[in-house]
Amino acid sequence: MARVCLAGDCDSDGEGAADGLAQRVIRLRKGEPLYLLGDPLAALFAVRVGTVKTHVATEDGRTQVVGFHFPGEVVGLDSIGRRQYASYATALEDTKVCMIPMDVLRPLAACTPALASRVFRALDGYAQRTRALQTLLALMTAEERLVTFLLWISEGLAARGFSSSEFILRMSREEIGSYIGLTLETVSRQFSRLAECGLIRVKHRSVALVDKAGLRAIADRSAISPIPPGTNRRRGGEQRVPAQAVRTSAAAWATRTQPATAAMQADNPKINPFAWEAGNGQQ
Amino acid sequence: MARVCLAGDCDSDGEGAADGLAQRVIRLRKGEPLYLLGDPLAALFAVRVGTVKTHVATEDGRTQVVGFHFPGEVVGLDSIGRRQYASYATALEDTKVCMIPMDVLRPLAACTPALASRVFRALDGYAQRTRALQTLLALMTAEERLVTFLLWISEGLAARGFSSSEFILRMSREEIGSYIGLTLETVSRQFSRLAECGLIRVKHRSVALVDKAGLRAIADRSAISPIPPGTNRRRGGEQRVPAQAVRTSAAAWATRTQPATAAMQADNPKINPFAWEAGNGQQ
DNA sequence: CGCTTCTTTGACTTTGTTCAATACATGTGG
DNA sequence: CCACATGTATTGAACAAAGTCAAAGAAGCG
Repeated sequence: MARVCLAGDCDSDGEGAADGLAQRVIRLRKGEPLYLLGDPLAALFAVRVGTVKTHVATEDGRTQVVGFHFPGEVVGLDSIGRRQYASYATALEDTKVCMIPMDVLRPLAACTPALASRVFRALDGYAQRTRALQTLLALMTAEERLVTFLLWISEGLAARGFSSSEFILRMSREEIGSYIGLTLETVSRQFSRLAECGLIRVKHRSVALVDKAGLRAIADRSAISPIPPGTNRRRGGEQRVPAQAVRTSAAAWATRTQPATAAMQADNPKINPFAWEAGNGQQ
Repeated sequence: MARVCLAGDCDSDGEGAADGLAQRVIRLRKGEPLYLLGDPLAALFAVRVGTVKTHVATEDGRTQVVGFHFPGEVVGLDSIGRRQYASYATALEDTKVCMIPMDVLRPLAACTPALASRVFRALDGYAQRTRALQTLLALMTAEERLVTFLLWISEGLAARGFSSSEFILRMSREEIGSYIGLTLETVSRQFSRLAECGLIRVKHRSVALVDKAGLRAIADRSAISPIPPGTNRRRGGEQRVPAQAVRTSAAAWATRTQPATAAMQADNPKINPFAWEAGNGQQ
């Protein structure tokens, strides 16, 4: 909560300039746009309080929420490297964001390695989150999608120090559905169904996760697993002999200069779209 | 095709060191893994010839292709910023890649701004592609997905100087389906259906795009459009008054230091997962 | 040349969508 | 402060789209 505005702990390089990043605080009321798709990319925005959604629309009027952004997170990363915003950003409730002008960020990042790496990690985090969504959308059932979504929200809240088992959703059923690739009716039905099973309690937008273990069991069915070798069970799939050699040689590069580093590697951490930037970034 | 191995046109900084990035060429036969999920992140790989898929698997055995990688593209970007590979990488056909060891890339990028920015753009490109997939998976029908996929392939080939209207797919129906969130049967049926309509010709893995305009019309239905203000048609949705002020002030930042730049902005380019890195990156 | 894998196609089932009606909150104005 | 209006949520029934199961035909590979 304190680590807001990208420059939060940038004092490591004692610049002071980095703190100047947050040029200005902007207040948005519920439903107000922060920027529109196609607007010149003038700034990134760090959410201070409130919630922002980023979204796009298709030619024929379908709509797609591409991201929800909670306090501590940066809005606009999906447009970095472009000249114009690639999505709309709209406040879901009364919200305060601080503006990080690109004209300040760019030159400053160019001469401040710590800041550059911070931006880099933020972008990497964005990519990770989007990929988690990719798998959610490609191979989860409606139930798994909603459960996974709820757990993401829950973990995001926990990372920010709030109750992770009882919370109020800031977005409508339609927005949830749009985000996880379902219709609002299906979302609503899944909510009811989970409540029937005693896994959660729902009353409109307030949700209580009653049986977290049960929920996690559902989500874990579709969780990415490091165990099986992958798709190809073809006969040729076992031609791993030379591959072994390749991997060994690749690994050799890692070991050559920093053998200790290789040893103290942790497990693959789970990706959570809503807990990424709030925590100190698990890398 | 010539611009391979990340350092392709890095001679701008005359380092020479950048060209040393491609430490080693690795040959893979069809079906061979390049790396496994969980392996220590030792290197990125640039595809020289052939095709690589990156993929993951869930606890209960479902499989998901998260990316196809063609000549000129980098494999492993989804794992940058982590200590271990976040997916499997497997050759779809006999393939040559060159290895870019992280131990070389990291320090070199740290002191070579041109290279750092190159890596940054590659990561940005990866994020863009993943987001294009996100919308594909969330709101396209089976037909739109396959058509969009085919057009991506086609444009990717065109960007690399090959025929964009006739080509041979390197991946199976199952792999296509896994990538675009469908079963292999549905993919096959959609192929047949498109052929029936005279939009394409298919014979197993060789595809000819007969009526590109027709195909594009299908894909455009679900193409992202900058026109409508977005989701919220709520009464409060028109509270754009202060937002206008916000946007104006945000835009002012852009104009302040580089007014000319703002003026020569191009349209939002289309995102194409398979033409991104081959072309010189549309930004 | 024979085996395996991949692709196509058919019949049927499941899942989620669509259309529609009702109920629930919230916030606004009388 | 209450009543009404509006957007939001729930639920039902019919429908459509894609998934599953199954079998047969075509390519590729050893």
